[in-house]
Amino acid sequence: MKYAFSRVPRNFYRRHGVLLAPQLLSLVLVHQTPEGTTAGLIVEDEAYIGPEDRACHAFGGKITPRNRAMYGPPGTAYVYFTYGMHYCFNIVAAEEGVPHAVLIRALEPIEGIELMNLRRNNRLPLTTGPARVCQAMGIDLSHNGADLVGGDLYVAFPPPELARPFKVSTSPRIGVDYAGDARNYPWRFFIEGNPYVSRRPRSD
DNA sequence: TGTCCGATTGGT
DNA sequence: CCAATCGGACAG
Repeated sequence: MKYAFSRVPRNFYRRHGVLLAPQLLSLVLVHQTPEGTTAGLIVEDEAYIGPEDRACHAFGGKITPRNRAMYGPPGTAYVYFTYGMHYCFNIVAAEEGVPHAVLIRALEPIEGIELMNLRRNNRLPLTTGPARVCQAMGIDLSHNGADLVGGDLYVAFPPPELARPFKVSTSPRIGVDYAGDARNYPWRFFIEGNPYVSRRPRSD
């Protein structure tokens, strides 16, 4: 399927990360590469708020070589490498200099599914989980600091033929049990009932 | 320079 | 439940 995507403008990202995260749901992440275009609806994400959030790489306003991109202008990509083998992709929110970001955790594929399967080596699930999203979409460290408002990797409004009603649910974020009180903040957002949303219960 | 560990995933 | 796998953060 070939869609006419219209790119989200910079001002869309210029707000508090916890407000931006739910607003990104049902929008489209697009990546155009020489191998082809891949795209998917954002169905799950998480907000990370540097100054006040123990789970955030920029907690307390900390700046390191790795997290520097979080301090960039709204609409910047923050990509980091973790566990010695995985990439995670974030969208920088808020004003430049304020380290807010939204981690993209799951997509519903809508274009380039064959290419995604190729990149994923036909493993399933295809685009559920932040590292799987990066692999399927061809996102790696070369995209760290990239401008989503002017490059091959960007967010677009959903094409009209894909518009559907949806409900937003929240939960604590995944994999941040080390973060003290922040582990309980309800800053994970997802489209209720969408089959591409990850399920990972926390016993507690 | 040395140690510790992770915003995960995939296989047991 | 646990191993894989290694760059980054931080202490010394």
